[in-house]
Amino acid sequence: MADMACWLVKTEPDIFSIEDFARERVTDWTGVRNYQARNFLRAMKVGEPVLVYHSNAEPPGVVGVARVHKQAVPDPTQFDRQSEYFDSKATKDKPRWFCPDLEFVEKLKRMIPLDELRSLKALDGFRLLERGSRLSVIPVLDKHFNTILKISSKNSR
DNA sequence: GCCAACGTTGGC
DNA sequence: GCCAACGTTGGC
Repeated sequence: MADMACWLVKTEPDIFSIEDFARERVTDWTGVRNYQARNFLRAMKVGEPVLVYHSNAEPPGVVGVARVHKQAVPDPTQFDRQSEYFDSKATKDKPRWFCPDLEFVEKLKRMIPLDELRSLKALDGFRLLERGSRLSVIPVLDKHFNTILKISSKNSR
């Protein structure tokens, strides 16, 4: 299909791990509160593949694959006073934050830790690896996506 | 727990 | 619109 994009989303395993994701199968990716990341969430189209990354983990790294299940809609947590993601400046008419539904696809046979990602020449230019990269949602080039899938199917580095 | 690298907020 | 102060992310 033309102009299919690939993505990577970060999640903290203490909060929502790939195992949690595998149990839930489909989850709305709520709580992203960064405008650039939000714009990426809104650009996600149904069917596009998504790498799942564990941040704040030991070790951090890519752990699985998901797929966009539903186009982004206004993130309900921005309207929920009880939620830590409540945003008093957001209104139903003018929502600020959006979340797509993501569907679990698979857990990688072998998680690819960050230090290994950094060691791969084939991942030159991968945004995740750039200095100071903090975005929790980033686009991934096809070739980078495929490189990661390929090495994860091997037993070791 | 530290801190670099960002992003956001708000006074002016 | 500038920018200092503050908050957050996330690797280490």
